Amino acid sequence: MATRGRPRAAPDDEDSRRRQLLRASARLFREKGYDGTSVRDIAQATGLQSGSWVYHFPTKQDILVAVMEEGLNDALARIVAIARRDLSPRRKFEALVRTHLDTILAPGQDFIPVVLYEWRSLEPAAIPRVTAPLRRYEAVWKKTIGELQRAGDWPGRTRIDALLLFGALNWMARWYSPNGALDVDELAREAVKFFLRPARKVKSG
Amino acid sequence: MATRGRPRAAPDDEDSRRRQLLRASARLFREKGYDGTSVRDIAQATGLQSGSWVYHFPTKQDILVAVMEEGLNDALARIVAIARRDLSPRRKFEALVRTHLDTILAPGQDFIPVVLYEWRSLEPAAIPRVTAPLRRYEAVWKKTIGELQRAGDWPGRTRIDALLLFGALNWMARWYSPNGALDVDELAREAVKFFLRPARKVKSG
DNA sequence: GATCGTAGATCAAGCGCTTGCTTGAATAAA
DNA sequence: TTTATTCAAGCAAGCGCTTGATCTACGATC
Repeated sequence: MATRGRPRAAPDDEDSRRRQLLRASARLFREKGYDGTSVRDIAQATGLQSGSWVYHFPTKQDILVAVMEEGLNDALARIVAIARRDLSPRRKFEALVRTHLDTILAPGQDFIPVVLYEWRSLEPAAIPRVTAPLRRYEAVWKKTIGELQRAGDWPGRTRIDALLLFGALNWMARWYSPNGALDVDELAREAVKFFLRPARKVKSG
Repeated sequence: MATRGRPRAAPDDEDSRRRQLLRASARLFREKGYDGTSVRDIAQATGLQSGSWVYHFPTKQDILVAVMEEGLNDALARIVAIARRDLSPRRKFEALVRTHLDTILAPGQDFIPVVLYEWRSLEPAAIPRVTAPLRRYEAVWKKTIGELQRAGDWPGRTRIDALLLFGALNWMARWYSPNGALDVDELAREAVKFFLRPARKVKSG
């Protein structure tokens, strides 16, 4: 039934077996956890026999690392593009929140939730490969929060501002349902309203 | 080596085998996850042979449910006691945050982190037994947030206030280290400062 | 331009180990 | 003597991964 023999797609093609395996693994790791997902589950979701995945990845752990690494690099590219735009701190923050929530909540976006919630299953040797892009991701946010503070738009100013913000946003991946009352855009607006001081009127009255 | 035969302690005694198993399981579930913890790990941590735990719990799943249920009931009792005290909304909120963080972060407090992060491993039939006390836990918070809003101490006021708050607080269980720069008391103060409007001066100037 | 050789990709089977849990006997307190 | 509790051994199923054969697309060859 399945196609045997040579590949039709280049290794980075969206339809390559490698990418199919990563997408299926990300979804399964998110739904059932790394330990709760067997390599047979992954093979079946990709239409392969139980041992055929080893041709593309040496071990199951390498699949996990690849899911996290590639997911983080994609997410990082998205927010770096925003940070480079010439926007006011408020607008930049709005765009970051919107994009972050899309990266976490939109359908098929399973890679970053795996980073957030399967961290524990990483073997020690692989941790630096994930923390490196993660730190750069956080740095983009901290720079923008700093701009907001200088502009007087950020309330509170504690020693754990960024961590509280990440917690509030990332927690949504636990309870958000696409069928719920609020969609991702509305959630982003509500979150911005919660975290920023009310916008001052511009040339009003 | 281990004591054979009859028990010395009543079933609710802190040193009963049942409680030993629950404490060891909570710690292991937190550290390695439910799927990553074998019943042999639990037995070894309690000083038993690999099959002896079944005398106290029918299945491994029942251990997980007991950890979550008893942890939630304890936590619920703690914050209900606070809610009953005659305190201003601000003081009540401060006490709730302090107690919640203690329940999540203090040494040996592994039960609620298991609730928060091993939710997925619950079999469907057991979910209501956990959601019931959880809803009552949330209700205590929502009542206090409502009081803060009416007193004008709560900024923002969105449709997801409580969820953003829980996310920010519960996320600490991911990154908090008892050796870090901030202890639980300081974290609680920082969080309160972040979430509440600055206190108005009382009879100052 | 049909034929062949090669390398890429997969199958089908299964190996050694770990898993959750069972079994039947043994022990000790009441 | 009875009952509560644990041991020591092991079973069936599932685990990550290996193995050797098989098949297909494609480039070089005659």
